[in-house]
Amino acid sequence: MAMARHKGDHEARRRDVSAAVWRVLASHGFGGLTLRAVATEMGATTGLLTHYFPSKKDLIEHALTLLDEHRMADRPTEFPDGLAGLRAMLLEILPLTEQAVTSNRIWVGSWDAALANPELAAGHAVRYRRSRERIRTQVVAAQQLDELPPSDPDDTATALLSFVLGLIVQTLLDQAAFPAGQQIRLLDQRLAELARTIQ
Amino acid sequence: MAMARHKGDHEARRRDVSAAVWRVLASHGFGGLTLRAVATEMGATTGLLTHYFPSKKDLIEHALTLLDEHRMADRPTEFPDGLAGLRAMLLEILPLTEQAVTSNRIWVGSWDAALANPELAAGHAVRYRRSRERIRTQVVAAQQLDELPPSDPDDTATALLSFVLGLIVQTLLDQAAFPAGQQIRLLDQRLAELARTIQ
DNA sequence: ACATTCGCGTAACAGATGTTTTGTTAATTG
DNA sequence: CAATTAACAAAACATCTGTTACGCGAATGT
Repeated sequence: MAMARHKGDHEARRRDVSAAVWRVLASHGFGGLTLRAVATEMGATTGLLTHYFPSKKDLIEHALTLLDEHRMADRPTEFPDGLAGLRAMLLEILPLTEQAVTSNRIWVGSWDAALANPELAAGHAVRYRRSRERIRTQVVAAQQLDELPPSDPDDTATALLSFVLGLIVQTLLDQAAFPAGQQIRLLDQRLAELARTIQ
Repeated sequence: MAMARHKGDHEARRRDVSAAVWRVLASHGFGGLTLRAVATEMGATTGLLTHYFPSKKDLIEHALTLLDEHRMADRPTEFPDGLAGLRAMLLEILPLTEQAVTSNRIWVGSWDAALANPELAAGHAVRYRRSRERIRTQVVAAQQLDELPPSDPDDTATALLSFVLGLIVQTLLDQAAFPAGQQIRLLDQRLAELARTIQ
């Protein structure tokens, strides 16, 4: 059958493939990620995939790298200083939109593979260390503005990331119980509690 | 080669098999769980496995059910009322010991499969709902003892389970950064913050 | 107009995987 | 002590996996 030829540039096509990888990961998890599944997901064959990616590992790596960049690009680089900025930053992480649900579902799913592969685990360790660092910066700023009482910002950042990650997990496993409004309410309560704590 | 026959009862053997499943899950994750891997892990063949379990799904289900029971059996059924009991309950969940690391690693790894299978997800939803309920009971008790200020116990329980789950994830992915002492310190800080919050 | 390269479907391939079948040995039963 | 059955190993099986080889039409350059 004569297929329509996409003269478009190489890189755009690789992005299409990666998008298909995301959709398969989101619906079938890492356990269900096969070349055939990705191919049928985008209405193509494995021949196309191997034309753009030499191996499955390359395919996954590129898709995850792109997902990470995508996520970074979607959210503001700079948040306003202080508590409001901290709140905005944490809201960006939570699965509040369909998009965010999908991307979080992929990251949660990647933990199994990461825990079985030290190399992947190291990558995740770096990633979450960076998250903590970014949260820490906002905590310090809020403290300097007297919006938060003094505390060890490292511990506070770790505690906040823990809270957010745990809420993500509970939400994904029981989305009906944690609609967006509920998640936001819980986060606001958490931040209010932080602000009202006696030192 | 003439193998030693285990005349032992059927159920004990199924427990042996499940234990082998745990070890494979702990070291290779769900992605690396194959009948061959389980068989060699216990020095047997796939023939033994299929003799005790009709299919792989049955094998996994039984192993996870047993792991859940096992975990419940290991920890006290009753915790003392109040803040100390709440603390003890949450400490039981954290990956403080090698055993707890292993079991938590399996649970975190199961999330990928659960998110791809509504049936498994439903099981997890029930499980974590139960966890919240048990935490909630302790929160209420602590409030009645005036060890915690009044608050919506449902929200507080959810927030606490979120915190613990998120801390588990961060710990497993970067165990060097979160030794047992650090986890306990963070939890104690979290509980102290809860106790010191102005209503 | 012709040669070359690109894009991608087709299909073959070897290895792994879950399942089924078969055979063998040790316990159990009558 | 024969007969049956439980407890496995061994191997065959079909299916699925990632990878590779191949072919063909369309675009592109000359």
